[in-house]
Amino acid sequence: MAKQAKNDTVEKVVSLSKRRGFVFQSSEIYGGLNGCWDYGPLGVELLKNIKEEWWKAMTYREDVEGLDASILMHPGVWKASGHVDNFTDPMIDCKQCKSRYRVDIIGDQINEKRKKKYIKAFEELFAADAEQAEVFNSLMAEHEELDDKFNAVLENSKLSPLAVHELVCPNCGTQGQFTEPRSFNLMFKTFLGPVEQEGNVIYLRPETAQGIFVNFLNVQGASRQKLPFGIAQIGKAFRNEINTKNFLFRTREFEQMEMQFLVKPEDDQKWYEYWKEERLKFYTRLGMDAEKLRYADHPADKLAHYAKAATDIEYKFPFGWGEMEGIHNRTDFDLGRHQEHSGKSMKYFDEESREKFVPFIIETSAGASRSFMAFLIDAYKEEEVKGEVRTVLSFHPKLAPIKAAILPLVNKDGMPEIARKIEADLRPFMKVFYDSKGAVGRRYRRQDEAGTPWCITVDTQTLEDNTVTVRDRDSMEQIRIDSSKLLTYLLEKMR
RNA sequence: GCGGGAAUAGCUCAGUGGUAGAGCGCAACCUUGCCAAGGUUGAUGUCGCGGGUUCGAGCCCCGUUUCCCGCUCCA
Repeated sequence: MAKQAKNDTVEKVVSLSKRRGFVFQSSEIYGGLNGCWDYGPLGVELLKNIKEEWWKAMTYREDVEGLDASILMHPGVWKASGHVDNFTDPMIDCKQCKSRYRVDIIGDQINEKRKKKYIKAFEELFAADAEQAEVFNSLMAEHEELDDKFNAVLENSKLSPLAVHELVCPNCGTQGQFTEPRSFNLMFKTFLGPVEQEGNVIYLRPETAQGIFVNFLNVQGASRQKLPFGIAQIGKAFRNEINTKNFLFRTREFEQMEMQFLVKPEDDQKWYEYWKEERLKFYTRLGMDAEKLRYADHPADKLAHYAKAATDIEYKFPFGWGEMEGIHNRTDFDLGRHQEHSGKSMKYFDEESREKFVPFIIETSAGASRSFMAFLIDAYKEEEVKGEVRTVLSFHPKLAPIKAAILPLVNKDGMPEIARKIEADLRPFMKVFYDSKGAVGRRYRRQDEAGTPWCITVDTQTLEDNTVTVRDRDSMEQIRIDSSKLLTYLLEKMR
């Protein structure tokens, strides 16, 4: 078991992350905090670079504006969005075999014949109590399909606790051993102001999107944008997940990079396709292995209540395919809900058609923390060099935490002074690192592990003709270049 | 949330009830002549945390926290 874990890429990356200062466990000296992580010196640079590239890819366009909304929002926002009522997982556990099911999904695992039996059993069960019988009968009248009838009972808070005791566990076959359904609202709660009472409850946002929706008309008015246009935002979001998992993949605090693109209803499909393609390119353009990327379209019958079409961009993590970004056609659902709940018009006036309507929204919602992990794992390489293992992080130069290391070949003969001068010349333009300790080969390897794309070495020939060598991280090959042309050369390579 | 495993120096790990260890890394100085390989010296430990058993616990027992794996889950 220990050996297996040792060979696991995640394990190695976690270890490297700590050793080199990418990611530390939160509150480590107090024993850590479940699923919370801190970004160290190199990590924060990588994360910042990812966010910066995303920000440029979005807001440098003429049809996308930026926004940074507050994490705390009016509780009405979360009523309108459906998070207060729906952002929960009602679940039941089989006491016998410890299997856990989501109440609204367990139906999928029970066949039709059995469901009919259950409906009959429910009827007898609830007949004993007048109030329950009434609820039950109205649910039966309300729904046509067997599946709907069955699910309606399980999702009804009055009936469900009794009904689950009739169920047989699909895993172990034991009947009546289910716990009562328990709901978990995944939003973190806190209180606004000093008084901790029900009326002062507010939530940490579980997604950044709502900040964009409620500001749609503010942004449109201020920027004088016309449809179609987008609003981009990067920020932290919080979900009180039941369990965290896989390093940075599932955490309770995470960072999103979201862009909501507002379109005319009739153009929705066109823009959905456009952004689907565009967003995948973002990752390959920054060097991510195309073979480890794929779309996972949501089947039509599994779409969330707000979406008309949805796909995930998935990365092949060592533990399997995992979502990095979601692209959704959210229709006019969100703006419509806010219009309804706030009583304020969310309509856009189209000059051409002289019509007022609620725009449709194509959402691109990327996880900054998840992308960070994907870029880190994707860059991680171990190579055999002369019987030894060379560990390299092959980041795209735009993402690399340190762009160049400046190394005097030996720490004497005036080489350090020249190297320091080069360092000072480059520093205003990029993050560089000076190192003169120990053998130069070791210093190269150290930079490989940090993902630094170029090592600039001052050697004997520099003393004569002012040229330096530039070593490429991936090929380990060196070219010689006049030190006065170094800055131009590196800036060109970084574009 | 359930089941399994793990936790000792920055990292990888040894240490089976009696003095806290190794390799690598790190720091300083010396040495250097292009891919982690020289020398000298040095610093770094609440042995995850809390309790218990014991004359004595890193080691045994109970609890707990965190991480990893597998389930489960991811409006």
